[in-house]
Amino acid sequence: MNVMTGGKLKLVQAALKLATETRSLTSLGLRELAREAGLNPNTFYRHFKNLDDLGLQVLGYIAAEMKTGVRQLRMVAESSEQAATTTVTFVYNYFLENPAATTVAVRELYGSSPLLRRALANQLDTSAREMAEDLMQQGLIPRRLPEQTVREISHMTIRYILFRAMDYIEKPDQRDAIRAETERFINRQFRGATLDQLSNEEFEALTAALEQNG
Amino acid sequence: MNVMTGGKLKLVQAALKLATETRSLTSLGLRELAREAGLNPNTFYRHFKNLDDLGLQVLGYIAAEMKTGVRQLRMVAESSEQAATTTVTFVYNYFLENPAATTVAVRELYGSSPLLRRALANQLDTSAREMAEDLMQQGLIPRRLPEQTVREISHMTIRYILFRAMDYIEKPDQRDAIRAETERFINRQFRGATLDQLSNEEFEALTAALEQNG
DNA sequence: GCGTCAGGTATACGGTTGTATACCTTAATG
DNA sequence: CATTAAGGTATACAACCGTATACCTGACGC
Repeated sequence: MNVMTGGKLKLVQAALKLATETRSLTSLGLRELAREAGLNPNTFYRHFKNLDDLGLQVLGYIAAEMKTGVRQLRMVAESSEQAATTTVTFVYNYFLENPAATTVAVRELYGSSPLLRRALANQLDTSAREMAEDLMQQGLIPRRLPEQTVREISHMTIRYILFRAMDYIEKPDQRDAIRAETERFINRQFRGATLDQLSNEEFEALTAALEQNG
Repeated sequence: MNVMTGGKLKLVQAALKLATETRSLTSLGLRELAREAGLNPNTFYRHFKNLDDLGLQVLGYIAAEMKTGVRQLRMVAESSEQAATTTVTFVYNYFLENPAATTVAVRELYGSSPLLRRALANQLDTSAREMAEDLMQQGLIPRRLPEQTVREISHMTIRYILFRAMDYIEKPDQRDAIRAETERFINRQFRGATLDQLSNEEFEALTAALEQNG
């Protein structure tokens, strides 16, 4: 039912390509799309009501692509031991294999179309919730962290990785550094969160003790 | 010399307004700008070579605005005691008072113009460096954190706050929550970083001990 | 075998766009 | 006072845009 074929698929893929290479999704032209897809301009109206409609359907296409990617990702993560490193690697690899979708998501998350923004934010929230579930199920997280804290950190991390993925895609020579930096980010968030209840004095006492014990 | 007056200023402000309300900076039209500014379309060419040139000058205008804002910010921060909370508050207030510039910055940081992206990234790097200097000077940071770690966290934080500022601007009822969340973000990063050298075993031993001592 | 309908095409129209050229006003400069 | 330059305007043009209407083709159900 929602599998796209023929001209419609061509138009959506053309939109992804053009949105990545030249402009934002919301500023694409109908004739421009048809030209890229090798179709007559009016064919557009056979599949979409207007350009906003196209934007939403492109987002749906991206979401569907992402969902299969995330499912694969979860299976790999479950069969792994040191899941922090491998998870980060696989998430970035996933973005790397879907550069157009990633770019569009980044550009439209705070873009000018409220409709697209809302849809994308919901998508990210879902991903964050799933990520939090996975992390807790796998026991990757200090056990006594409140669920809400885990969700909050997952939410921040998803957004952080999404934006960082743009650099990851475009700067191959920095990929190792970006992965390492992201792991530090995650570890610091979760480790730091275990100290949430400590006052400044307690925390300073702790670090002083740590420094002594070496 | 670089103070803008008359028609040029009108055009730049029109660009900021339109980029915020309707579209991305790089997709604005020349006649659209002139209409908004109440000028003849061809007046544009008296001040700018083309639309890319306009984009760069708008960025310069934003950077100048930001610089005075940050200077005020630093003065306030120096005279304050609990600088973490007040700094976050003032940074968000600053973005709140410059919504157009903030929106443009967010949209173009990963937008389609490499020129604008590079300029914005440099601007953010400078801000991160200054933030790191300030934080270390004020002694707000666990003393033995390596300078590079402080810079890295500052870099992450600047970006995090910039994007979060979009929600801060648009959702007044969530502002308290966003500020609190940002403080947690910063505290967790810096506190977590003090534990960077600990192995997983050492860290778990630490948390177990903390749990006992209450 | 005939109607129906989805998908693709051709042509056309009014409006907008970026840009070129030429003209006008104002202020400063010699 | 004449010249020059900056800033703003008017008109014009070719290109492109979104959209409307009409036409063509093949596959399908009855």
